Amino acid sequence: MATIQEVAKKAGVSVATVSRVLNNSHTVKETTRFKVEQAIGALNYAPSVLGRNLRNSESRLLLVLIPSISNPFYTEIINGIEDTAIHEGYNIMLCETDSNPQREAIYFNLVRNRMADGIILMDPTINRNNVLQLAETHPIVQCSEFDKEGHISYVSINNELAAYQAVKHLIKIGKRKIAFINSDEKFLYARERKAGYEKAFNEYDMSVEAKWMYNIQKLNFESGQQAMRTLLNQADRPDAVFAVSDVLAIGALKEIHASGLNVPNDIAVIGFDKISFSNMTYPTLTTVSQPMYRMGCISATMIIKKIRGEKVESMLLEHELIIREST
Amino acid sequence: MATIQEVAKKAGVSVATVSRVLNNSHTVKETTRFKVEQAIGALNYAPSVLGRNLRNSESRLLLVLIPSISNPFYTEIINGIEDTAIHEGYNIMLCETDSNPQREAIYFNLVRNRMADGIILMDPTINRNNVLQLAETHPIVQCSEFDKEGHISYVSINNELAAYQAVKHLIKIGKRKIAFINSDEKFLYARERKAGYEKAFNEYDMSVEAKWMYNIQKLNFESGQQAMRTLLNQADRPDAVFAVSDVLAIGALKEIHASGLNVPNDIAVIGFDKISFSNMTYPTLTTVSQPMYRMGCISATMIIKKIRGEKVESMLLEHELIIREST
DNA sequence: CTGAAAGCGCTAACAG
DNA sequence: CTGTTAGCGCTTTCAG
Repeated sequence: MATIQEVAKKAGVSVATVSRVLNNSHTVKETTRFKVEQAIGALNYAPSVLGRNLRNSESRLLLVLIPSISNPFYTEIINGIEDTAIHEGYNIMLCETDSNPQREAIYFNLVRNRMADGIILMDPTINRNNVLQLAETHPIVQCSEFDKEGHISYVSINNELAAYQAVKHLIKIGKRKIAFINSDEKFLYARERKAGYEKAFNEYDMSVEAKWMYNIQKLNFESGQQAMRTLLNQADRPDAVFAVSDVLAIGALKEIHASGLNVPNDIAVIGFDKISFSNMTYPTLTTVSQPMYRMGCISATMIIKKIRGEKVESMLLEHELIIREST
Repeated sequence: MATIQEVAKKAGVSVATVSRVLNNSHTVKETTRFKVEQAIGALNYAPSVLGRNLRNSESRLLLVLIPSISNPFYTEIINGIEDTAIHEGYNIMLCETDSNPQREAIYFNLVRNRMADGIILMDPTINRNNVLQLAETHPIVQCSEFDKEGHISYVSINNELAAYQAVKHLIKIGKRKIAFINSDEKFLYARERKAGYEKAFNEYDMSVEAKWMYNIQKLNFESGQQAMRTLLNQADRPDAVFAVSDVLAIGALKEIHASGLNVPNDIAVIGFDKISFSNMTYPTLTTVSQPMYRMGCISATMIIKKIRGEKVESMLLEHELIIREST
């Protein structure tokens, strides 16, 4: 591997000049630039970003922390982040926390160690204090999940309103016994969507029944199936289900089907996220769409601004109820 | 941000000693180590990986190049890569090529620029020559897709055999008019699975018909639907479909359903990959399982060995036919 | 327009 | 067991 020294020697100029060519400074004579470019080509030289990073004390790397890469909800966001990052000359380091505090601690150190210039965080439930403390000294933005009390910038949607509208839709099509498959309520979105669910109930003078609430542990298809199984085994069966994630709703759909009941006549189902699978189920799934890709773009833009020391504003984006066959 | 100098001064030792403590060298007196650790704590010091990287000329970053993050097949592999990488003290930079040569060029430079120590490549179809040339001087391994003629290490499965077994299974349950939804044949797996398909046909003296072959452009649900629509519109309708990806098979399933036909009686469907969603479709999808997670682990181990200068052997792992309701 | 030289933060010989 | 010192490869003043 050639170094800038060798290029300089070969071109018969100083390293400073080579550096200027590399960073296309406009103060280089055309003939000199040409000589340098010849030397670079001849030596097949590529500048070491290691030296540059140390000198500039930056890594041009964005740390993206997600709970799980298997959830299509996040992959769409990542697409947005990556496109924006590349465009701004950054690359992303994608890391899965699995909601594991130890892993998160390792990743947080990456920014303290200057391996990453900033963090886009999608799972701030672990070590709330660590996050707040890190945010004092390092650029962090939150995407989707965020800390309401903290002062860390975020981009998300109005979860309470979205859930309220979803449940209201179920009520309007004549359902009254609406079950709720929720995530662990350590997640903000879980608490907010629950609030939306309750708000709709209150509005129609319906009482929220504990027997129709189910909290899952792990966000995957099997949890949705398991939840639905429990719900179906009750004497007083629900006539609709609102799940906080399409992944759960799809599991529920499968289970209802397996038990010989009809969707939406016996039980209507509504999910959340509008992942691409949700249009491939039988029947197709009614859901709430979030602008995932845009959330990704915006969070990338925000973190880059923060890294540059600019001020940024938190944002709540629009969601949309997508009515399909399951309701 | 404190530097190693400040820690040394505060602890009343030299930077060398601080460095020794940092890298837990055993040649430091206990009392000295204690002093240093006190200073580190007091200054809230975290070593800059920038300086270390330059000094050691390594980045401890693995570049992972995938065609698309939206395909669950890859996300499982990534899980394996990440777990192994972390365990070995590496982090991963995940980048989506979208089979775009320009993007790939950018990413390849990341390793030439020493931003990454090695590459795990899952999409070697673009710029075959560039890949081979880069492999001359930099650590690369191929995962899933690989270049048969090249001499770059890889981990994959026996695609021809797997496809042969899948098609044979369809023949055994009485199907004869077996359609084939394939990817672009620039992909090795597409060519190999086609060979397996043809081999099964030959063995049963069935003739391979052009009208039952369909090549998709983009690997997503819609392509599967589109392919199936075309296949169904023919006078002589197939009685089975083999799709090279679960994503395509699921799209096909949906389309068959929409046209009022029954799976598997009218048309049997078989996919490939055993993504978790394949068990949530109606009916559940027969498929070929690949050890995705293990492929990820192995490719990470391989690339790290290569980075260390050790020799590595290419591997073909076992696959398995998973028979479910769709056949 | 170009060169000399300092220094980013760290590790590892080498000497003591 | 510890300190001194020389760089790793680059960018950026400051002079000229």
